[in-house]
Amino acid sequence: MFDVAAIAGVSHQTVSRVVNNHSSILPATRLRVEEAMKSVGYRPNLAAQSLKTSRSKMLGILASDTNLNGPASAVQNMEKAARLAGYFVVTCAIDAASEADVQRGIDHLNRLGIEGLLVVTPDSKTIAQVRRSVTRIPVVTFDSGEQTNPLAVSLDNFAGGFAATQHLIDLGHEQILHISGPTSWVESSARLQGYEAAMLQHKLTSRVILGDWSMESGYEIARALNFKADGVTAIFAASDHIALGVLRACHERGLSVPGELSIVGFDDLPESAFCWPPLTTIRQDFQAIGERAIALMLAALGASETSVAEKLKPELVVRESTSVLNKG
Amino acid sequence: MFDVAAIAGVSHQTVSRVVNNHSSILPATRLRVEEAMKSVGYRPNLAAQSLKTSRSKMLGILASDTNLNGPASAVQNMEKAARLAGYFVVTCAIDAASEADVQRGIDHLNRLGIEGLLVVTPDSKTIAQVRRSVTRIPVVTFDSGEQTNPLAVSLDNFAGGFAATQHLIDLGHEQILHISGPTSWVESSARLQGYEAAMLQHKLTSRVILGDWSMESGYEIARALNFKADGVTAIFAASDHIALGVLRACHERGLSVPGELSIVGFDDLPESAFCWPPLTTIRQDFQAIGERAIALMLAALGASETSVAEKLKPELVVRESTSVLNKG
DNA sequence: GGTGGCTATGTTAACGCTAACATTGGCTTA
DNA sequence: TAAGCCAATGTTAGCGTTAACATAGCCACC
Repeated sequence: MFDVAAIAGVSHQTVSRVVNNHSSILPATRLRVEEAMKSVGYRPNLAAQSLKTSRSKMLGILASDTNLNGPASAVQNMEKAARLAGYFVVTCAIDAASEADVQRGIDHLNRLGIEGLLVVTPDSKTIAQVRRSVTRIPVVTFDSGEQTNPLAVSLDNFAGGFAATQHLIDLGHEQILHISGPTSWVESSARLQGYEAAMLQHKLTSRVILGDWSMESGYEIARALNFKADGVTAIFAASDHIALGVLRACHERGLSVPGELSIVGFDDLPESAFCWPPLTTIRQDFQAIGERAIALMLAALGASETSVAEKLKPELVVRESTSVLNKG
Repeated sequence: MFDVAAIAGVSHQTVSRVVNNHSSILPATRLRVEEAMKSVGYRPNLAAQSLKTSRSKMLGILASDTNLNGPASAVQNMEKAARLAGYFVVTCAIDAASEADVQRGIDHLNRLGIEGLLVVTPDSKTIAQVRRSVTRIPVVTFDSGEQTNPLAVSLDNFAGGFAATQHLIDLGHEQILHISGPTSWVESSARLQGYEAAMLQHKLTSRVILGDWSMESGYEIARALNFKADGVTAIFAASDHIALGVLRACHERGLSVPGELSIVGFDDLPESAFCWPPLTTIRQDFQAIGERAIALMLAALGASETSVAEKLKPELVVRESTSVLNKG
């Protein structure tokens, strides 16, 4: 920095002002300094800036299941949005099931001096734990239920569950089974509530089996079921993975989809469009989710306007795994 | 830090020594300082440490396609391994197809003062570009071809391609088509070479169609093909995604898999075990890959022993999409 | 034409930490 | 017992930056 100052014939402080876009710099001076910076390849030292300003320009992301498409896309889009705003993103993968692991993750990110924390996990217990133990800095989470915290990106999983169920009802189905995710996940209960609301509205009887998001669980549940005896003609699975498991069980048993059983998933995995038959599902816009999360964070950090926090509505994607009920 | 020193009745430098595990500290003193640290919740300031030592304890990851399972798993495992070694990881998603975007990513990470860079992309052009423009710090990449750089995690995609093809040959197939990935990807050409070597060894004629990794490309290619007229009885697809696309086309056309066509993929996506029929494929160990990458990096940073760099061998997973050739 | 106020820049001191050197005191050794 | 040494701790300075205050030069206005 002093080198740059010497070359441009100004003081180091003037260089600092140019770097920070101060207003009271003569355009000619600014130009001279910028050229000097270019000529020596000067880069401001972030550590020194952090030390002095005690603002690290870093955001932490505490994320579970980052190998799955949904969280991975959300994280990726967060990183891009954060970078655009001049922030760095440090990701920390956690096992949401382990309280100790979550705490280790928090400690790790705290050491860095992050200015804000984004929690990418749908496990409500983990969210509560993080909110309890991180109070010094803003924490942005995801919320699918009642919006209790202004720093939560609100995903309307209720609407998604409702739309999926409504779609099946519109096709004439009445015996609609829901295979849900684990109860501690907010997503899971919101989707379930959407399903129940739609069923109730049409005076149909809810039927729910508890799954765990995985393909294995969908597969095992579908194998154990006797659709014909039970009269079930359609399934709304809480995730595409569950739906794929169900689909495989149907193939094994020679049950025709959608002829004898209609299936709706949730997530719109890339693979869901290419399985057989292509899966009707509910799509979430992960780019919007990531950007919304960063917008909330920036607002909390005072770096931008507070954005309006409307719930993000997922979208029904109709493919070939659902069809009009075949009476008979 | 001075607070801690005052409480423990020592100088700040002694506190620093305790933090850095210096040898010449009396156990009693160490204990006193540690208690003082705990009592005020002291955390060393990383920015100050970086500034003083000019070592940031940060690693950068430049990654493309982070929403896909493979790269996402690799990145996740790298992060875990790095954390274990006391390093922080800053991820930066890039579009490997855009040279400018890659450069922006490099600049972004450079600003942070990262100590090392990991490049998670299979695009050989991008790898070359990064190696050209980042010389000040160690760069770890992935390499599937001839191992030209000691700082490359060596994945034996050749062996994978060979094993996949050999498996089909063992089942009696002779007309085996390979749908490859884009030519600029190292993975792609290594898998292709493995295929060709296996075919050659059995005096069979290679047949290759160029795909682009995606399900769409697999689908379109399979739709355009007339398997029966061509006599093709088996396909080795360069990725599970391509294989899934092919599978869908087969379903649409009523072509039985594996009865009329055997299919082998590559990657072992979680979904591949649950499509119909479950896909025979080649599995890569992403945890090992991530750990290996960090081990190489630590060695390059002088923080650990240089590890032996044997090629990581992928593994054939036989499922139901392949079967003995049905002569007739 | 001096006082006031502005604009553009310079000077100084810290941010929290660690390397290098300085100090202390107890112990050995001739 | 004095010289020497080592082990344990203290003191000082500076890493690269920015905030706060200081200064210099200019214009306007009564």
